[in-house]
Amino acid sequence: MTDKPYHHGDLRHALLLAGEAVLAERGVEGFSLRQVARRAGVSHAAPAHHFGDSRGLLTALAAEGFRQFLATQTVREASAAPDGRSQVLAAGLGYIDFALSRPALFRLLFGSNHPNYADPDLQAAADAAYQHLTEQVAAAGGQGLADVAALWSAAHGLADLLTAGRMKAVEMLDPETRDAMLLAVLHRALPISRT
Amino acid sequence: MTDKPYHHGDLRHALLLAGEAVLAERGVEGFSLRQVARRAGVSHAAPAHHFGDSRGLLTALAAEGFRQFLATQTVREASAAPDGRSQVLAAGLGYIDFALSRPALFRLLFGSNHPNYADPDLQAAADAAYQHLTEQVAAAGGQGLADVAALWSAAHGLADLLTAGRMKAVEMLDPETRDAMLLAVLHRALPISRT
DNA sequence: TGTACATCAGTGAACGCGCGTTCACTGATGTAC
DNA sequence: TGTACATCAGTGAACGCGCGTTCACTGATGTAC
Repeated sequence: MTDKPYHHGDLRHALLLAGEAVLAERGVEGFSLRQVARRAGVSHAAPAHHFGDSRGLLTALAAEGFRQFLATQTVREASAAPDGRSQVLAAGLGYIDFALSRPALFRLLFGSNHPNYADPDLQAAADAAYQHLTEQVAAAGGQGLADVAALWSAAHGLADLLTAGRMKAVEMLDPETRDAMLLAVLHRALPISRT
Repeated sequence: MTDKPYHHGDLRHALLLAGEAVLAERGVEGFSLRQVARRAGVSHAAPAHHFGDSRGLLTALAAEGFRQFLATQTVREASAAPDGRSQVLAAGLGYIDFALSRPALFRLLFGSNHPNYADPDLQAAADAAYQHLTEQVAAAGGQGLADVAALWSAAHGLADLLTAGRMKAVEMLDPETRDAMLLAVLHRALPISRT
């Protein structure tokens, strides 16, 4: 409690945290720089020094978001069997984990055009996530676009419907049953016919 | 060209049309009653007589949207073979047709909490759409929640990723190849193992 | 070690804008008799 | 058939609000010598 020094020290980082909190509370729709500044305890003109405008902040949030999205998948993969099919299923569950634990960020990544996708950092982060997906599908025996699209849309469809609260019947299951259900759905989207 | 009578005649309907246009142009995020009124050529306070506030208008738009969503599916079904599996695949393609032809409305239906889902009319329209899906899956041999979830998330995942511009590789295909690709993905989500 | 100066990070007042909401109003339509 | 009146649909001015943006400023930090 050092009684507010004039310089914040790590305002950039603090603004990213505040930004995600505002995103979670008000959605992309209600997102404003002034809100973020207020939450970070800083004057409303301060963020401009770090991000320019609100698009700049959302772009940085999205880049960071894609990295964490990928990280969530690799966490799941680490505790799964090492064969390709188990790994890609784990990635799919990680995809859904991320969406459920940070729905607002998930929607920013996949449902918003506000971030500037011409930004190299964001582009790199997004590309890394997409590439991971295709590699995992290939490692599980996938051959072409259809195999990638099948796995991706299954995971994404579940993630989006669940975070939007549209799939009540699945949401209401107890955790284990629900995970089994998600796995069953992802399983059908695997490249090779199920055993 | 009757030189603007004082009373509009069918302002309610005109506002719904203007509302969807504004939705398409600015998204749910930039949606405002004043914009809609302007586009309908009417004073900004006029919509209140018909819809109360912007939530009311979005609710009416969503209800109408769900009915048209269902209609788009039945159109596809009408020109498909009558067996259950062909029918449910057609419904899936119709699901995607709707999303691609009216992306803003699609996002309002499945990605927004702005409409008031306690509204009986909206609730009925949404329920009808959900029920149609489950019936079609059952008619194709589906047995439980997993079969519904599989088909639904495949169709929804494709629709959402395509309208968000995230699945460039599929978007760039020529129409026939693309439709074949979509069918191949939906096919895996069918209840009974593929032939 | 000290001093001068440039640069950087954050402040706070001011501006113009579009928004939702309210309100007294007016023009048009329908109904009672 | 005509008249009076209630009701309805739409107008336009006014308000307060939060927003993004600009700008002169101030406090802190780093660097040259």
